[in-house]
Amino acid sequence: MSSHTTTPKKPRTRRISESTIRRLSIYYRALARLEAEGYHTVSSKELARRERLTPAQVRKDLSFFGSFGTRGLGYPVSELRGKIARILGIDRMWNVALIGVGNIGSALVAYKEFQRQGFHIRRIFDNDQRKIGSNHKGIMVSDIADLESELKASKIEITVIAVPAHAAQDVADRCVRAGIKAMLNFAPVNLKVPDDVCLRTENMSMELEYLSFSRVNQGSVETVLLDAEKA
Amino acid sequence: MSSHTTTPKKPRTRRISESTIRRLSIYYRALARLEAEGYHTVSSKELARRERLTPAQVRKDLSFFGSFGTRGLGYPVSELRGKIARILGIDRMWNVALIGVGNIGSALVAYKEFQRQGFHIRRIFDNDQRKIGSNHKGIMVSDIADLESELKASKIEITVIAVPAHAAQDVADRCVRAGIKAMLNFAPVNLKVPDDVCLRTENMSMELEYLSFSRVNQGSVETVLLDAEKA
DNA sequence: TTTTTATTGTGAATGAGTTCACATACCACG
DNA sequence: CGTGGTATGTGAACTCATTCACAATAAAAA
Ligand SMILES: NC(=O)c1ccc[n+]([C@@H]2O[C@H](COP(=O)([O-])OP(=O)(O)OC[C@H]3O[C@@H](n4cnc5c(N)ncnc54)[C@H](O)[C@@H]3O)[C@@H](O)[C@H]2O)c1
Ligand SMILES: NC(=O)c1ccc[n+]([C@@H]2O[C@H](COP(=O)([O-])OP(=O)(O)OC[C@H]3O[C@@H](n4cnc5c(N)ncnc54)[C@H](O)[C@@H]3O)[C@@H](O)[C@H]2O)c1
Repeated sequence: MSSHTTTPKKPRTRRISESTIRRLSIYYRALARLEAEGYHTVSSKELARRERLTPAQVRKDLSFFGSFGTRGLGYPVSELRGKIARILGIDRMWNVALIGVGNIGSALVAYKEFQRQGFHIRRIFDNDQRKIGSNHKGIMVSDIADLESELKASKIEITVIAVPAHAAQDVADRCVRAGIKAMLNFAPVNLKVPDDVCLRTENMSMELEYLSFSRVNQGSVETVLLDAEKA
Repeated sequence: MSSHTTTPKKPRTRRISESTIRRLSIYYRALARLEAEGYHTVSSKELARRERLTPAQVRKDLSFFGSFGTRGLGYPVSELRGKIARILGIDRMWNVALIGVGNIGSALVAYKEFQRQGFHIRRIFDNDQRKIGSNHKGIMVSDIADLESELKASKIEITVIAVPAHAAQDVADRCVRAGIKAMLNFAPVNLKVPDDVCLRTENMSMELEYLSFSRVNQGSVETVLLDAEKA
C-alpha cells in the first residue's frame, strides 16, 4: 500500500459495530451496579473482569466516543455512566407504541422496567373489538384502523410489534408509512423495511434453536458432519 | 500463560460461528415457506434475495456441514430443510422447564409455537405459594424448592429463566448443579455459568437501547463525538 | 520536585467472518 | 451423446473486529 492512500476526507463518520453498541449497554448496567456498590472509579481491567470481556475491548469501545478515563486511575463510574446514557440516547424519554396486546404484549405493558429506562408506552393498538377501548395499565387500547393517524398525533418514535406473524409485515409497512424509524419486532419473521428504518427482531425460537444446536454438537461439529453426510 | 491449553491438533473440529448458526435458523424458516409455496428446488441466489443475504454467504454456511445442492440446479427445498433441522437438533423433542411464571412466563406457556417446534414445556416452577399447585395449560406449577430433584427426575434438558433479575443467578446456579447444560434467560443480567453450559440471554432493554442509539445517531456518529466531548 | 506506579488511549498485529471468483459438475435439450 | 446454460462448493482475497503492546500521562509516594 502506498504511504498516502486516496483518503478523500477525514474518516469522521466512523462505523460503530453492532457489538460495540451492545457492549455499551452492558457497561451501562455494570456501571449502575458499581455505583450502587459505592465505587467512584473503575479500571477497564475490573470492568472487563466483571462482564467477562477483555480490558482492551472495554478501552477500545469507549475510545470510539471520546476519552473518558484518567491514566493511572481509571474511569469515573457515575460520570461515565451518564456519558454512555447520552451516547445510547437513553438520557431522555421515548414515546413507544405497542401493537398487539395478546400474551406477549400484555407482559410488556405490565413491565415497569422499560418505563423506568425512559421507554414509555403511550399507545396500545389491537384489532380485536373486545380489546379495543379496554384499559391496560391506564392506557386505552386503540383501534388498529387509526394506527397511522394516532402514531403521528401522539409523536410515537418507536413501535413494538407483538401481533401474529402473518400480520406483522402489514403492521410494519403501516408504521413505516406513518414515519416510524425504529421498531422492535416479536413476530418470528424477517420483516422488510427501508434502509433508514432501524428494526430489531427478538426471535425466541432462534435462541432455542441455538441452544439445541449447541447441545447436539457438544463443542465440536464433527458429529454434525458425519450425520449430515450419512443422512 | 497457558496453564494446560491443549493445542488444537486436527482441524476436524471446525469452529462454526454464532452468525452461521443464526442464519441456519433463518434458512430453515425460509425453506418452510418455500415448501408451502410449492417449490421443489431453490438456488442460493433466490434464498439470499428473500432473506436479504448474499448467495455466497448461503453457500458457505451450508458448505460447513456438507454438500446439499446440485450444481446447475440448486438445493432441494424439502430435503435441505430436513438436513438443517437435523443440524440444529430440532428434528427431535426437547424437554423444557420454565422457571418463574409471571408476566413473561405465562406468555411463554401460552405460546403453542414452541411446542410445535419440538420444545415441550414439561415443568413449571415458582416460589409463590399462590401459584404452586395451580394449573397452567395443563401443567401443575411445582415448588421451586424441588427444582433440582424434579429437573433430574423429568429429564429436563433446557430451562427458561423468567424470574426477577435478583433471583436469576441463584436459579441459574441451581440449574447448573442439577446438570442442565442449556438455558434461555429473560432476566436483564449477565449470568455467570461454567464454560460447558450454553446460555442465551434475551435482553429486551438492550434491543430498545440499540434502537435508541440508532435514532440518536442517524447513520453517523459525529454527533455523539461532539456531544461526548462537550458533555 | 522527582520518582514510582498504575492505567489509559491507540496504532499495529492478529484473527474471524464475509465476499469474490472460478473450476467443477449437473441438467436439459437437441 | 455432446453441448450450452446454470449454480454449486471452495480456496483466496478482503474487510471488519479484537487483541496486543507500548508510549503517554496522571496520581501517589518519596
Ligand atoms: N407468547 C409468546 O411467548 C411468544 C414468544 C415468541 C414470539 N411470539 C410472537 O409474538 C407475537 C404475539 O404473540 P402472542 O402470543 O402475544 O399472540 P396473541 O395471539 O396472544 O396476541 C396477538 C394480539 O395481536 C392482535 N392482533 C392480531 N392481528 C392484529 C392486527 N392485524 N392488528 C393489530 N392487532 C392484531 C390480537 O387481537 C392479539 O391481541 C406473535 O407473532 C408470536 O409469534 C410470542
Ligand atoms: N414482563 C416483561 O415484559 C419483561 C420484559 C423483559 C424482561 N423481563 C424480565 O423477565 C423476568 C420476569 O419478568 P416478569 O414481568 O414476568 O416478572 P413477574 O414478577 O411477573 O414474574 C416473576 C415470577 O417469578 C416468580 N419468582 C420470583 N422469585 C422466584 C424464585 N426465587 N424462584 C422461582 N420463582 C420466583 C414470581 O413468583 C413470579 O411468578 C424479570 O427478570 C424481568 O426483568 C420481563
